[in-house]
Amino acid sequence: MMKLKNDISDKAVGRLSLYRRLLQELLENGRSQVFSHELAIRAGCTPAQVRRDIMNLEVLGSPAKGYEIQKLMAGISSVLDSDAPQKVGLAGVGNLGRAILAYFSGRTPQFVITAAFDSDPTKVNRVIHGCRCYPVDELVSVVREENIQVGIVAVPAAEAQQVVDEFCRGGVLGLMNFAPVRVRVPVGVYVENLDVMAALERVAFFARRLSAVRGE
Amino acid sequence: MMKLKNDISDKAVGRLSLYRRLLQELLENGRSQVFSHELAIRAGCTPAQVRRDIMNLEVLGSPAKGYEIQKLMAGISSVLDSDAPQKVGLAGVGNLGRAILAYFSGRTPQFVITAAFDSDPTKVNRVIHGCRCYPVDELVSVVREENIQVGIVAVPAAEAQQVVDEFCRGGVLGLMNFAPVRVRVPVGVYVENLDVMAALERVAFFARRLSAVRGE
DNA sequence: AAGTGTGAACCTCTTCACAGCA
DNA sequence: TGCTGTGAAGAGGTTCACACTT
Repeated sequence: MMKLKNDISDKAVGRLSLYRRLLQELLENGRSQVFSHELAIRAGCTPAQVRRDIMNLEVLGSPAKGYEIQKLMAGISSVLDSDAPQKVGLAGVGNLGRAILAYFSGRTPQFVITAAFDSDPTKVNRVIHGCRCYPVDELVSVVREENIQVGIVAVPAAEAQQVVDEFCRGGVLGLMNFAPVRVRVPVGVYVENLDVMAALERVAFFARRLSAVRGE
Repeated sequence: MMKLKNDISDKAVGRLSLYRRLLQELLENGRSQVFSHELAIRAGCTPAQVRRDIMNLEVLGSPAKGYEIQKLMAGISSVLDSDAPQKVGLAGVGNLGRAILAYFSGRTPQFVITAAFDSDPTKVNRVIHGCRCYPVDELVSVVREENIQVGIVAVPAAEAQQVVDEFCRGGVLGLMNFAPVRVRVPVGVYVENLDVMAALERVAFFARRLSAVRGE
């Protein structure tokens, strides 16, 4: 049983994504090298954390010059990106869905939102932010035909499980779920929940606690 | 130095928020008791995890009947909620901002989005999803006057730091940041980043890896 | 002198395992 | 018998500390 080479932790992958954006910004400001402590301050973590994360890439730095930004970005891409741009399907073209479409529209070479789905007849068969909107009935067939591998769930809680089931029947490998519920998926499908309600409750809780500490 | 009673972990707070929603649903289905394994399956975690989390509340279950749902919900509320409904300010009334307004509008007694802010003159001084929209220039003063304690940042990356600075000058204790950058805040302010880009990259990465394992 | 690469310590969160109980 | 409550073990992630490099 060969051990997978890509044994990078969940959190590390998220940080690599962030580093890449920070590096892009540095590059645009004319920089070509960077030290771990510079990236750390921008990413809000420690220099040791940055160096650990870079150990996941096949990139070496030098004590004198730090890391070459181009090499770091190439290293991150070779880990995070697949060979071809990855096709993404979006279920739910409400405010959130449109925000997601606008956000990814054209800006990300590694992802293309290939198809959107909605049950509202006034939305289907229109093109929104450059993306064709299909009726949900066609979700399974479009996902299968287009070979869409990642699904984004931006529908109300009550419809989430059904949409997830259809994405899975269409053959997606991963799902990003914005609905405030937990969904069931077959083994072999990866789910990431973005629970905004829980996040806001965390903020409120820790904000209150911090202020209590300050006030004492 | 008295130890704080509320020493609950970040993740536990997020799960308590989820449990509360699941319990509400059970209650609506006529249930009055629940076992840890039932909650676990709905929350996507283990029964042991659920019981650990419940140890943070002052609620006891019985081996025969499990936990009383009403008591659990009261316990969660006494930990998560502040005495009065918490006031929240929202910066950025684009698609994402409107989705957030729609989502929290009226549905959550513990949070009220009291004020929204935008720089677009066609949006200011209108009422959107029941929330008054002010010009960003007034952010600091409105936040201060209304005693808003939590800020949501739903503006483009380039404007995020400025909006955060203003929220902090207005005196917020916590921030939820949807912009794809890390922001600097004074000590005593809690920040939660919801990095959608990083989340999508995680999904794509682990989906690809799962499928590689399956395919071998 | 200052920064990288990394073994080891540390810390946090999760799961196990079992005593106690209805 | 089957579940709760929890000490203890385990897993995972972060930080320390230092040899090595320029």
